[in-house]
Amino acid sequence: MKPEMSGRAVALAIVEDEKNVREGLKYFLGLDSRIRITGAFGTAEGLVSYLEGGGSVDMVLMDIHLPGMDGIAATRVLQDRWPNVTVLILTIFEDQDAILDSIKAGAKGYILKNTKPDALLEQILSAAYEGSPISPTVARRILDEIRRGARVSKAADYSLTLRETEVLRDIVNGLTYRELAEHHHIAGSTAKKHILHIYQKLNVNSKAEVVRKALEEGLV
Amino acid sequence: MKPEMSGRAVALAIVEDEKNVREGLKYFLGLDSRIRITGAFGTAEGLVSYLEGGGSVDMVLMDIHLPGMDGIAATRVLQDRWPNVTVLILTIFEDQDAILDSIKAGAKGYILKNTKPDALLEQILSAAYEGSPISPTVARRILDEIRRGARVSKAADYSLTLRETEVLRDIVNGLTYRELAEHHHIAGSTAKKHILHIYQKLNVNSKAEVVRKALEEGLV
DNA sequence: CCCGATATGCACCATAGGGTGTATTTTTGT
DNA sequence: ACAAAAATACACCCTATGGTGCATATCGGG
Repeated sequence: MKPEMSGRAVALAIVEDEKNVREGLKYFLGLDSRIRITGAFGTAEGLVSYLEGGGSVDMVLMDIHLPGMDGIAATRVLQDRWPNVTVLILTIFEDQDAILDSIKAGAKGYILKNTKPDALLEQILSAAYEGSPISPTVARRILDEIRRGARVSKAADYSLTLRETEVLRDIVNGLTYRELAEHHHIAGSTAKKHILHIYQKLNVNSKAEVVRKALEEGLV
Repeated sequence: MKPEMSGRAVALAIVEDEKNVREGLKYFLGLDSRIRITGAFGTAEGLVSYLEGGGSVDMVLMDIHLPGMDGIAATRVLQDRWPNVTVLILTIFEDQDAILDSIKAGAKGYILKNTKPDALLEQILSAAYEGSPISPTVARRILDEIRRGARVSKAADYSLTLRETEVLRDIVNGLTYRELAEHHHIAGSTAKKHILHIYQKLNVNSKAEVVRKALEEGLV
């Protein structure tokens, strides 16, 4: 991973409605010098007020089930208004939809509450340095999701060459022969050759058709 | 996680071309009583032969870069012929494509080689109990991928008229001016007019761009 | 009743695009 | 080292496309 850690501690806020859990986390995580707890809130609204009032945090440990605004909605709000804040979902629920919704809302990690305290600490720190902590059972669900989505895109192998693939991308981006030639520092006639080869391989005969095929079959 | 572990040890095979790494893993992982090393192979073909010969494994630690069949292709083969085998990719590469390809091929986990030995052990065991071990930096890439695919269809209202919408659909379907005119029983010049109007509204100036915009913004 | 939006149509022009053929240089895989 | 594949390039041809201007007819709402 990263060889060195940044000089200052990570400013961490906790949003968790159960007081015992909240205080427990605050106490335990605060023990580590690399983490500075800047707030522990019982509701997402509390955190938002804090931020609106000028408070600052690097990272938020967010529960999903909360009174008032739930953790996923809160994540969306945070990403929208304070995009530099890293949100980690910390919950006992490993419901597939909740996991995906969290991720789509912008959460950088999804940690289950049964994670051992010191592992939790590691995961929080890893999130601070560009990683995404994911509990193994959660990861399994995410991978299942990807695989499910992966089946949708049919194999679609037209064995395009490297150059042809690059040219294809440019066609999709709407470049003309000339622009394409300049982009690749080749003659317009060559660009054209590549395009015609692509047409043969994809069995089409116009840019419009190529763009459609490329987008629909995920060739780009 | 799971409260109890199954009675017998996990039968683990290692596929890794570098002898030192292979032997190191074999030695270290073999120390734990919950794991039984049933084979360490320098090539994927070696593992396949072993399985064809009646050998049995629960889990495979698979390198990606291998002489002969690479780890991803091998994963595909294993999933196809021995679907009960859990494949974990273990590699130094965190290339986005390789990660996604592995997952789509059926790998249950993607662990980076810089993972500390005891963490590796933990991840292997977690995979044995329905989890999916994913290194944090790898998880980040996967989440990015999900988010990218999660883009909601932005409203995108260009106030196209009825006719223009029909024409747009035909453009996406690759019709030429002439075909389009015939399809709607109008003059080619009229078809063209509609198209030019569409270009103005969508702020583009070629069919290729229109097709892309229409598909990406769900105008059709 | 008039205006604006929609739909229709034609003319003219310059350029981009599609199709075919040929040929040389590089890369790549035995 | 040799053959196949890929990438490069030019010529020629005709059509499709995009851009602009102008014009007519219809319809709905103010």
